[in-house]
Amino acid sequence: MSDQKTNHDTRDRILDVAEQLFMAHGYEGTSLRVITNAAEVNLAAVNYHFGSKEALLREVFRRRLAWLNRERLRALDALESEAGGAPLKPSQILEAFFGTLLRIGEDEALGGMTFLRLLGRTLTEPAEFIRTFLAGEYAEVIERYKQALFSALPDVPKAEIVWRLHFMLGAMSYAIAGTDVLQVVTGCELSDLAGEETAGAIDDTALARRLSQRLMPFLLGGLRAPLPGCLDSVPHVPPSEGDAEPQTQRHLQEKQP
Amino acid sequence: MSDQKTNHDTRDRILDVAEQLFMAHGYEGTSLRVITNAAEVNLAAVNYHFGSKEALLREVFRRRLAWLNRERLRALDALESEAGGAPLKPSQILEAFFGTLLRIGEDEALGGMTFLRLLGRTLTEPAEFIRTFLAGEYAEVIERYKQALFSALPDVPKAEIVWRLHFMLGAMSYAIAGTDVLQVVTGCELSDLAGEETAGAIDDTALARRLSQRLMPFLLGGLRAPLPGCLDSVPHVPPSEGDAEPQTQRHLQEKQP
DNA sequence: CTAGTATTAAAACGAACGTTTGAACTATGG
DNA sequence: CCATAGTTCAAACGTTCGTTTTAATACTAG
Repeated sequence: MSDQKTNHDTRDRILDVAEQLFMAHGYEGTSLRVITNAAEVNLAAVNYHFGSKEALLREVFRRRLAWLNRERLRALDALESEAGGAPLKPSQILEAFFGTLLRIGEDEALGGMTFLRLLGRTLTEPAEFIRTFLAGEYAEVIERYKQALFSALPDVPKAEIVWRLHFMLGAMSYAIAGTDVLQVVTGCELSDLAGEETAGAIDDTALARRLSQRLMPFLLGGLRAPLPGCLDSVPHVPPSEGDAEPQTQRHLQEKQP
Repeated sequence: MSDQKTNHDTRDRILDVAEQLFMAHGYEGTSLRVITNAAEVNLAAVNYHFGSKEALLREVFRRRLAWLNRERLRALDALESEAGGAPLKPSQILEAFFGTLLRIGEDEALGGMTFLRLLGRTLTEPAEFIRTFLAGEYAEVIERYKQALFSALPDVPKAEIVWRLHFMLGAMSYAIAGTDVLQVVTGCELSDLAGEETAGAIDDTALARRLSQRLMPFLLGGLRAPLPGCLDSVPHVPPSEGDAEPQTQRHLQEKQP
């Protein structure tokens, strides 16, 4: 039998370094030589342990997405069983979906902000096999949450919900991936925006928490925004959320008289 | 003197092909040999006309961003001079910023959906020089619009506005770049979502218009969402600028040709 | 200990990359 | 007409890429 300790030492060191470097420089921009040098392992180790560079990337994602997918499904199951057949509130669904994701950023053992940034960036990687792979990994979870949103917003056209799910995924990915990309666009350091309580350099845990606080209201506001095309037909008001989430009605009542 | 026609024939053919291929496969994923083969020009033509691959990418963006930056500044100037010192409405600012961008997608002469997708993807390109270059190209416009939003939302903390601008940029970029990326995630073809009037294959012009219709309400809803208050789970209503802007879909109605 | 397997190590492979070279071709100005 | 500057072309440059090979080493089972 193999020595599991030594084996996993090399394997995990490669995975950790690859995660960091793929995040920083992308898949094509990170060579196996840079990875193996940084991990202090032999160049051939990647092909020996993983088979190829592509397989390495897949494994980098798999070891993290396993937890994420499981937890996202578990959170949705819990909500649905708790509701007992009744449709969920959009805020609950979003919290389960995006909150679970952002918890990764707060826990280094789950990948931390490094993996979160990698995930955000990789969704737009141009390489074909990456998109194919990620789509497959996401498919089941996305489908479940999509159906949950359909049930939660029965009067909103399904196409509209899919669009907005699309938008929310984009806002989240950029918010995460762009923490060191778009800060130059927005002209601010994230430390200036993250909060005041932490004086010096901000740690990833606090950053993830802040991000969650900022992002969730934005996503909710976008999801429940007035529907387009209200000229021809009166915009539908997302139903029966009024009591639980009164600010929804407020937004929607701002429609054109 | 040089033969301008032949010169620009080669130059523009390279630029057009590079725009398309950079969009489809990214910067690192597109070799000069593929570009020059597709453009039916000699391999050395890129280095002769542009100097390097990096310079080619810069030129691909420059010829499009020149119009975009000019038009965005012009739109904001027009709004501000029309308002005569009074703060603008957030919907006006967003319309000027994102509406101008999305107009590119409707006009092939401005780059069309190809350049729009390229722009959306490139914001997350990992290569250092790309981010640096784009940040420089965007800096002035972003700063102007940021200040406009500060004035339009005086009661919202500036850090919050910057965050939400960040989110909006992300939602837009993904919505554009992901038209053939995340459709597999959302499990739907865009043609299913774009509308019903066009039966067969949807053309880019119609897609851009639909995208604009869908995206703008989402962004407005997100921008004016309740602030992440002291209590995370109990959102409160946004400050008074919500009342100052009762017509959320005005721009959408105006969009109809 | 020995046999045998799992891992590491160094070196090389062929392919593809961006770039450069120097000659051929084109077209205008004198 | 030739001279000349602008452009195209085929070929090659040196590097780096992912991968493979072959040998040496580490470790376990019998």
